[in-house]
Amino acid sequence: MNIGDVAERSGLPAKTIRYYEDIGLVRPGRDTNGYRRFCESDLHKLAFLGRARSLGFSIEDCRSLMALYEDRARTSFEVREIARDHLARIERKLEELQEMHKTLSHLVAECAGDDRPDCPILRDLASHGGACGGEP
Amino acid sequence: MNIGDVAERSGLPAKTIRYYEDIGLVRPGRDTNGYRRFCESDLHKLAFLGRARSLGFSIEDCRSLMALYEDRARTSFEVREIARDHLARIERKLEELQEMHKTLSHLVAECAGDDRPDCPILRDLASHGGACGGEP
DNA sequence: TCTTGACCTTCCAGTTGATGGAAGCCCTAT
DNA sequence: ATAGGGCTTCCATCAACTGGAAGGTCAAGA
Repeated sequence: MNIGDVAERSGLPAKTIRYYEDIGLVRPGRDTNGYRRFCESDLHKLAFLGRARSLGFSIEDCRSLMALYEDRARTSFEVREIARDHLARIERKLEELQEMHKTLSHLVAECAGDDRPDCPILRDLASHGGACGGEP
Repeated sequence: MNIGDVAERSGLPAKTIRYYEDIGLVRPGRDTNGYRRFCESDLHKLAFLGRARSLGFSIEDCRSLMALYEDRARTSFEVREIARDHLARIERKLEELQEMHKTLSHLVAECAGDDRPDCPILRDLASHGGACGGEP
């Protein structure tokens, strides 16, 4: 398979696949003309990577997960630790976004959104942390 | 005020303040020795930026919001549109993260996390044909 | 006066995970 | 022979900083 076929079958853009080779996540062979030649197991690896990335795992996590996947002596403990850490990061991010959402949705709801200059959103931005009250 | 004072009073790292000057968000004066000299209104701007960034607005949004803040002829409509767009982005991101969280927390719960190699997490990663997150 | 140490300056590089584009081979079909 | 795709490499760019090196400035203390 050439890179175009693998791109289509894995759902990853060719650019991304080249990048993954660059950083050592896959090692396709080469044809005499210099083209990358992928085998089924490369395709499988790329699908694995795509799935892991779609779950938000970092590239470094993906590297570790692939290594564990290919290591028959792995323990499910090791895998779960990576997933747990990632889950914790997701939870922190969720809380952060939920907090932003709460504040912003209140502000948007309070704002008239008309042709007048008065705006609770700008008031909020201007009033946090320090010097208030000059211009507009 | 020197940059250290402004950093302390605005809560932004000095590095970040220099960066904001670099990209034209603030324009502090200079002392004869080359040091940046900040006035109260610079500090106020930086606090505004810090607050906007903490609500997740992009730098370009911040630039627009600052411009509106300083424009007496602005309309609250313009401000609200920026905030609404940002809110929509936050909502999309939240949904995405919630989906990841759901999948991952199931997988983590199913995984024994012991010294055996069998692992539902790796099975999931390996079993999805395409790259994009979808159904099991 | 000299020195120490904190503070300031600029510039360069790296982070994450790709993505866009240019210049130029390779292959097949007409 | 030429046109068109597809493939190659390399370089630049995105966000929003952050770290560090090399060096100038300033106030205080011995």
